[in-house]
Amino acid sequence: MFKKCDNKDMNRGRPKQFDEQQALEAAMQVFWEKGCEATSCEDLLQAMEINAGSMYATFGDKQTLYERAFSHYCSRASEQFLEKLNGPGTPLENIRSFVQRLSDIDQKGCMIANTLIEFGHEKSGVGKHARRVVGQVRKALEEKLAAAQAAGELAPGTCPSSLAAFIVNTMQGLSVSIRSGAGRDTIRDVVSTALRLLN
Amino acid sequence: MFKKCDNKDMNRGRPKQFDEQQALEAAMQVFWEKGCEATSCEDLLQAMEINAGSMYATFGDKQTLYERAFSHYCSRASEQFLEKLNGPGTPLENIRSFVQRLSDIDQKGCMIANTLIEFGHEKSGVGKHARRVVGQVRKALEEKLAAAQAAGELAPGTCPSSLAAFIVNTMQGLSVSIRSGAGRDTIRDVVSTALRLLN
DNA sequence: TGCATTATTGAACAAATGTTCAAAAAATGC
DNA sequence: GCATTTTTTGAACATTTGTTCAATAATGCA
Repeated sequence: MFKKCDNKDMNRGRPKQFDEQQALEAAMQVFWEKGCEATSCEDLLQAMEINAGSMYATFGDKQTLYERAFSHYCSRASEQFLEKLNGPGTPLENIRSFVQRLSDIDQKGCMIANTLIEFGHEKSGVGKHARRVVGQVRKALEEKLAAAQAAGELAPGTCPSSLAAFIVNTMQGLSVSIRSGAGRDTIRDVVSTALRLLN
Repeated sequence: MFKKCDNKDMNRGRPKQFDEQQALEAAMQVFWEKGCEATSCEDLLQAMEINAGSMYATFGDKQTLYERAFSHYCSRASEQFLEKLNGPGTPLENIRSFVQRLSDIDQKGCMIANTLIEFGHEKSGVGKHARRVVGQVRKALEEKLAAAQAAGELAPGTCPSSLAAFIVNTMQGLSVSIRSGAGRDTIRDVVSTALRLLN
């Protein structure tokens, strides 16, 4: 039940010669860019600048490392999502701000969408994790949309749940579009068209 | 310059013991379901019910077979796209009918979107092919939208090009959504929300 | 009936890929 | 300085996967 750091022998043995967080970040970038399957262990080791043994000892196998890299991405992305969504403005302003920011999507797409594409069909593991995260985003959007509606910012006829699903769908579409070479102007066109539903 | 069928020896040699089109269709189904990389040759051979030699002799290597399967899919999909888009109704009715039909998307998603996801970044080959097809769909939509606008069915302020890009983006998003377990009701919600932009 | 041609079969091959492991190295505590 | 612990290193291993090939089978033609 004691962690290494609680033990007086915490500093015994040869110390790690690389920064774990830095290595994880490097792995995440490669996975984000190429997906899990298409990334070879050689790719990873090169990016992380460590050897196979160190990687396996620290992160477990490739799949486990992908999951850690994905979690790493999610915690950062979730922060940014919620930051926009719970901003200082009115509910509708926040949602518009959230959607507007979708045009800043990275060239590599959204790693959550990428993970959904690769593992979304899997019953458990990282696929399930990705579905849960997307569900959380959808729910947060839905609640904010309901709040906007209650505040009279959104037409009473519109359905918050459908609109939330729609926005999530647009995010996923953008991930495919940008990765398949759509220009920034096209991305902006898509986003501004979607924004027209938020009046 | 002579094809086999032009030669009087067209029937020489042992005849093929399988139907080429049928085998191609089977390969397409597997590729559509699992993507190119994730489909092993063993998967293909089992689905096509032939042996490695026959496959290589008839279709070339795996990548070439994928391209043929993709073309096979495209020619069928294009037909259906254009059929809806050039239907008997007014321009806007046709576009709405087109978008409405997106909710009938297969559980495996749209193979064009799937191909974009896997190969969209590639400079040539099947990735380029997929981008071209998507570009054609986008263009056809744009033209029809412009026609609808000219006919006074669409508000003069809306931009056909942006709206076309938006619809394509929605298609791609749906392919991700359905493949990652979204229910039919969610799909319909997304489509009906998108349809609200077509008034 | 033989000959030429094409298709089938399944074993074999080569390369890539994920993973493990034994030996060496670097630190600490006694 | 020695024992202990942990990390590093890179070669080795096992498996999978895409592909080829030589032997065999089936057809048409002379």
